[in-house]
Amino acid sequence: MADKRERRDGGELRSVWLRPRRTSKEEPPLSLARIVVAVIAVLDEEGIERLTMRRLAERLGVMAPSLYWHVDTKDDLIDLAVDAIFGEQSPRGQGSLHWREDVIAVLSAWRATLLRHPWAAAVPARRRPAIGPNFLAQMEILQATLASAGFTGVRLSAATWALYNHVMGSASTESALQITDEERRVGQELLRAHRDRYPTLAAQGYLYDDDWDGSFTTGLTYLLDGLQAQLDRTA
Amino acid sequence: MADKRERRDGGELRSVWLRPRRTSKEEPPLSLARIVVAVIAVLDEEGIERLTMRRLAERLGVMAPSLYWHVDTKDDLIDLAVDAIFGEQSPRGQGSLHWREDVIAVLSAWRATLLRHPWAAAVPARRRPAIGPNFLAQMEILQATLASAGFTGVRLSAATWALYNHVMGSASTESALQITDEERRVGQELLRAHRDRYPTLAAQGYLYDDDWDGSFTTGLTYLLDGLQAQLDRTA
DNA sequence: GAGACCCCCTAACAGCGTTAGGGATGGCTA
DNA sequence: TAGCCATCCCTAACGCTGTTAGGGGGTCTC
Repeated sequence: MADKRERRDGGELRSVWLRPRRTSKEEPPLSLARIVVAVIAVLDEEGIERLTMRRLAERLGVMAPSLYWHVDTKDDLIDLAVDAIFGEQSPRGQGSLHWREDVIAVLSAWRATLLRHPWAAAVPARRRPAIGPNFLAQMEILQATLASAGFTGVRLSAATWALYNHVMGSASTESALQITDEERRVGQELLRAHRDRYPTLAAQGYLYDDDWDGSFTTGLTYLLDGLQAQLDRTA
Repeated sequence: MADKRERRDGGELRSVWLRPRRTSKEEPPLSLARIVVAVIAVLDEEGIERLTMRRLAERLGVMAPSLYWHVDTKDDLIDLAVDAIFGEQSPRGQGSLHWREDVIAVLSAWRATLLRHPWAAAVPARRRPAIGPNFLAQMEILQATLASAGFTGVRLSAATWALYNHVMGSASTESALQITDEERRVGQELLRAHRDRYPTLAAQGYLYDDDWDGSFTTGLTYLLDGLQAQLDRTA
């Protein structure tokens, strides 16, 4: 009883005996794998700007600085999380008859993953190159499919990046532009109010789509048609 | 002289008379326009993660909270900056004979702007819809060009977003993946070391391009070919 | 039994965005 | 001319952030 000390946080009294002991809580110890799972959970449930070391630590039944034993920096956590979700889809390669269907299959799985974790699409655009093994594996599948279709050299590179930008871009655009019906209404009114300045946008009636899947698929068709044309040209 | 008071910052002595008077420094007063210029300067020179209210205020010869008289939040500053740079290019519309050249002209100017301000491309992917007047004006030009080419309805929408994602995506990819020769060398070694897992990437020799302009142009060609095919189909 | 290593802890730092509220200035009104 | 009100910048401080310093208990090795 004489051991009680005053702590500055809230001025409440806490004794050593009342301090929560981790061992008594049956929490398993930390590990990189457990941490990454928790990071993804926080990102999925609360969004990227709510991911903090302390919140993450709390979810793991641990104090924030403990995380730094397993990880150098918070950015590492996000890199790990991004790579982890790219590992969710099974890395199957070319199975179909035509390269076109293979590309569609690969990118659709890719897109589904990105929409399942809406925070993910915007990350690679902001950071140094993603070189996690799962991400590289996906790139390998995509590029291998294109290579087997006949692309080589700079044309292979351009085709890869064009498709990459299409999936990542459309997913991040879609995630960022999730707006309520009310916001959409306000936006349309804004456009109509300035219909002299934005006649086409106002006539189209909306700028922010509501059929993102359709836009993705149609856009992908354009891209694939263009790629096919390239193949026909060189063949 | 008796007026000297001790301040807590550094414990140094500062008197009212020595306090810097803004009027004596000939600094013009704040204005939204001056602030936005300063924001862009900080972003260009120091990058987005170095943009802080205090640093920005210092550049303006002002204390940080003063900014909140002109602006509600830091995000507003970034929104304003993004829209401002989209106003740099003159909003000229269709001038050429063929829609294809018009699209190329619009997107090239767009791309040049984004590369001049490498922080900008990644921003719209992260936030709520950009509805600044300059941004909308660019979208209007792009969509009007496509509409005049014959696109309507969902196909117009898909075409717009596909081109949008291509410019934004390639610019942000390029900006994020600016790596040194050393890093590129390390990356290539990493790929070669795991060439069993990534045979195509390893054979290609590099994942992160060094000819971004070429990739952009070639990718755009693919897209435009696909769009042309769509027009031919419906015509 | 000693020592080394692993792994989590407490405490604290500097920096962040933002708010509360004070006070000087300048133009408008009585 | 006196008072008032809006404008616009200031000081002070809040709670939160990522991160570091350093302590100490547990376990495994010799």
